[in-house]
Amino acid sequence: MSSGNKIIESFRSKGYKATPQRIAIANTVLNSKKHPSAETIYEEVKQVYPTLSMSTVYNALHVLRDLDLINELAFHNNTRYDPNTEIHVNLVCERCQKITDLEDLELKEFIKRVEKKKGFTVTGHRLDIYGLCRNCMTT
Amino acid sequence: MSSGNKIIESFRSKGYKATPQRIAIANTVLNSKKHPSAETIYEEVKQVYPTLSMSTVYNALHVLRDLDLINELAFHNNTRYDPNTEIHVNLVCERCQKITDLEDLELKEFIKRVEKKKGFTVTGHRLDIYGLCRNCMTT
DNA sequence: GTACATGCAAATTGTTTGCAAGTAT
DNA sequence: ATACTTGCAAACAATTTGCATGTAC
Repeated sequence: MSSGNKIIESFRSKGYKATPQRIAIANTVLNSKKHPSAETIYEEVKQVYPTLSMSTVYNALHVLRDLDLINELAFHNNTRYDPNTEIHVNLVCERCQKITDLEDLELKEFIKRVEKKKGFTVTGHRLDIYGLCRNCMTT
Repeated sequence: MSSGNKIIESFRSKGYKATPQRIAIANTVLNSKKHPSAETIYEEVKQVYPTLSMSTVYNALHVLRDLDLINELAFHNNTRYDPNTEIHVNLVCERCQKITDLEDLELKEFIKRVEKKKGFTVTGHRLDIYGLCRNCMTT
């Protein structure tokens, strides 16, 4: 699988070893649209590697963050991991907990303008809007 | 002091008692531009009320959040409290840890547009841009 | 062969909880 | 008078760390 090879190369590019657990964790989080928590990733990958431990999950997630392949979204009770590192907004539904990505060209220009005007060198972002999604609002 | 009375009234409006500790904590966080942590608030208010405990600080902060007077910004190792509940961006310097608020009319319109277009009912927000502030970049 | 990763258990830390004594209204 | 708050200590939960064993390269 070519996407698998890409991940392996990413790991090696910074001297990280491409272990089976790490690859599985990477595939799980990078292919997920659900912004999973460490616990969720652990439960999923544990089905393939039953001896998997949380420290391995956290280790892998830190590696992926170092490779700029994911963003960490700290909430009050846990952290969720977002494989979309492009500038975008997270629409966070406070009822169903679903997080929907929203990319927007205007927003990217806004951030570029801030960078210029404020002399602020941007290295990352976290743009959350909290509320109720359409589905939760009407049901 | 009239601002003190406003806070007292806010507390009472929802049935919370206006205790001296609570008022001091409220004044500290609401007048701060530094987006302080619970620890920082504790250290400051402890100078006036030496028996102050962290649980009282957290209790007061939760009350202020319930009154919509502050926003909680969860980071990986602690939470910082923002007395600016208007729509704005936090410019977070990863070197000096300073957080600067940035209000912008265009941004408010952007969020209104999202609300309409996505059918998403907005109740809160958290807009962080991470990087290096001008001062840290040049020194 | 060697440096790095895994997985277990123990430690850490920010935050929350339980409760007896104190206080605001 | 009474319901709420304080402050202490204990509990909690997400994450991190230490270390012996195992594995990628």
